[in-house]
Amino acid sequence: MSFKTDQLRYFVTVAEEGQITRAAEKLYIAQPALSQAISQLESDLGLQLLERHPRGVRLTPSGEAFLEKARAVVDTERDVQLTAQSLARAARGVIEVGFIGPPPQMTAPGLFTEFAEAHPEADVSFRELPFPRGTTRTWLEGIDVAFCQPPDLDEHIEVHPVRVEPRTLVVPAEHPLAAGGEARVEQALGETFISYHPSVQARWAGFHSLDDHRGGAPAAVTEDHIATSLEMLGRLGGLAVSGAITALPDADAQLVAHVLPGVAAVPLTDAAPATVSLVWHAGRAHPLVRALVDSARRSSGTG
Amino acid sequence: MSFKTDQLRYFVTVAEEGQITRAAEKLYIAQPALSQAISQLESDLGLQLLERHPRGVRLTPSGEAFLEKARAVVDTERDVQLTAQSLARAARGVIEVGFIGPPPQMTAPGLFTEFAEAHPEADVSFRELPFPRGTTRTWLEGIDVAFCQPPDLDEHIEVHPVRVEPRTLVVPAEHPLAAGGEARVEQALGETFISYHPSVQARWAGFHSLDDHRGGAPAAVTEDHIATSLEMLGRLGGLAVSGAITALPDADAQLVAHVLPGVAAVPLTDAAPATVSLVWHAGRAHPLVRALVDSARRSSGTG
DNA sequence: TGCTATTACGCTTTCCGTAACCATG
DNA sequence: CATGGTTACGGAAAGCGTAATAGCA
Repeated sequence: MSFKTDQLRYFVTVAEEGQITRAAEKLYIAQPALSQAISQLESDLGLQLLERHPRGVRLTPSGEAFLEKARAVVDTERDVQLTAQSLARAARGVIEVGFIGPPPQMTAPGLFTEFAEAHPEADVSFRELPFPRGTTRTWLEGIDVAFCQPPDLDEHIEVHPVRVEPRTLVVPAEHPLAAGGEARVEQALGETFISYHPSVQARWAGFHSLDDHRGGAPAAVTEDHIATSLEMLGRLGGLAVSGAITALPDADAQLVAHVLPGVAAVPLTDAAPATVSLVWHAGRAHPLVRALVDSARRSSGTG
Repeated sequence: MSFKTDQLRYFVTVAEEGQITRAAEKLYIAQPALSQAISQLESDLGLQLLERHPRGVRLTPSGEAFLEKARAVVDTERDVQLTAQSLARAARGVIEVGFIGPPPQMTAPGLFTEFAEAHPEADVSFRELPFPRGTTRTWLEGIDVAFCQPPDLDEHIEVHPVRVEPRTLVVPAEHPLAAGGEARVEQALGETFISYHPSVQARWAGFHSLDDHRGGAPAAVTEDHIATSLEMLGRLGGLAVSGAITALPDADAQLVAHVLPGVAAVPLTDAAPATVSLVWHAGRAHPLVRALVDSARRSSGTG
């Protein structure tokens, strides 16, 4: 009557990989087990889903139609899974706060100490996030709320701005741009920028190379594949060597300039500012997230 | 990692019943098995979903939040299930046509013979449906397309009108209304109408007691609990005894008057007409349904 | 004592891994 | 003969039923 535990997930993976062997590896089960599971599914349904070919499998038309629905189930199931984990954390008083760049306690101590005092029972756990990639929902899996420059705002993703601050260039100390102490966008557009791993969301990455100020024309970029803050920090350490630069939210840039020798932070006077924000998935009912957002709302209201 | 086969379905049922024992009966499993399945789920999730009380169980706040998502999974899973069955029928060339009232071959022979000739490979199976109840989607489970006066048009339910015909009263032959051969709505509004089982969709039932012509005022009705066409036919056989009447699509009414002695069909000249239609669930990709609808579209275009 | 939930235990089926086999370019 | 899918079989675990146990009106 019902589907067996993993049948649908297995089928979706096979359909995506176009090959049972590769799907089995991805699913961490033996290939014959998967082959059998799919056959089982087909016979349960009385419906052929795959054509077997010597180089792999292909979906039948029925298989295509079925795949769409199966994927919906897998997705909703994943959603329950994550919601449950979030609820379980909430029940234990745990909240997972993801961040990009310096730990939020350093750049926004007020918010988090205030929150900790208001909720002494809460156990706040900070977790470094890679730069946003894939869908934001996927990127946030396992995280209750992220503290960062906003990623793509897919459906169900909500944002609350915590602080607005200049976008600031990080440049070698000897760089001409460092001379004035501040700079205009126009002066920076011709520079070469540190680039990101291709999987990083384009909009988010573009913020750091001022793409929103160059009207579609691409920035000159290096051939890096940077995907995390620490990788970026390491890259910035060798800034003088490459001559490439990047833009960061001001607090992050100042911190970098303070920590790394030979690196200067140069605020852009006329760039759209950075809006460091809380980002979370509505529809996961974690009360502490609500509370943290309220905290932020109050302090931005007050100061 | 994943949910076990029936955990979510079990949980939803328990939540709805508020009691493990009753839920177990509804699910056709032993009560301890269900108790254990729920405990298992809770421990898998690390999350308490239920408060146990001596008279049953109640959802915790987490349980409430979880229930909502769990229900979504169960619903999507049901949808795959039904889609798969529909696809399996399609693969075997079978199409399940539901109907209310006389079999469609009697009242719409043209449509179905034409369709059968155009698709000799198709194996059309006619199935009597109870009057529409619950959501139309649920009512249509296992049916590819229904032939009837349209039920509630929930999301994803599509309709194609096949023929428009007068709404016709079925009355005892000696009834004053039978005298003129036809009648106006006003003359019938004061009559007592045969009533339906309370689970029957109100709008659909109301069509038969002219509720759409009495502006919210309820009709005088009998205390029947009629839920199928055959029950209705039986009831109409005793029409003279009770004095109650009903309205049907003209073809149905004429057939009844022809078959049952002492019963007359009296078309209403000024009632909104009956629109006998094909009704199906979009998103179940059954090619023969498309074909049948196209058939109907062509014949209504031609004649 | 009546109602409902849990624990104990054993049987059956499912699931999956290993090994061996089959088919095609 | 390399690649990928299927069949065969055995062991571990899941799922469910029966019987016995526990807690509250």
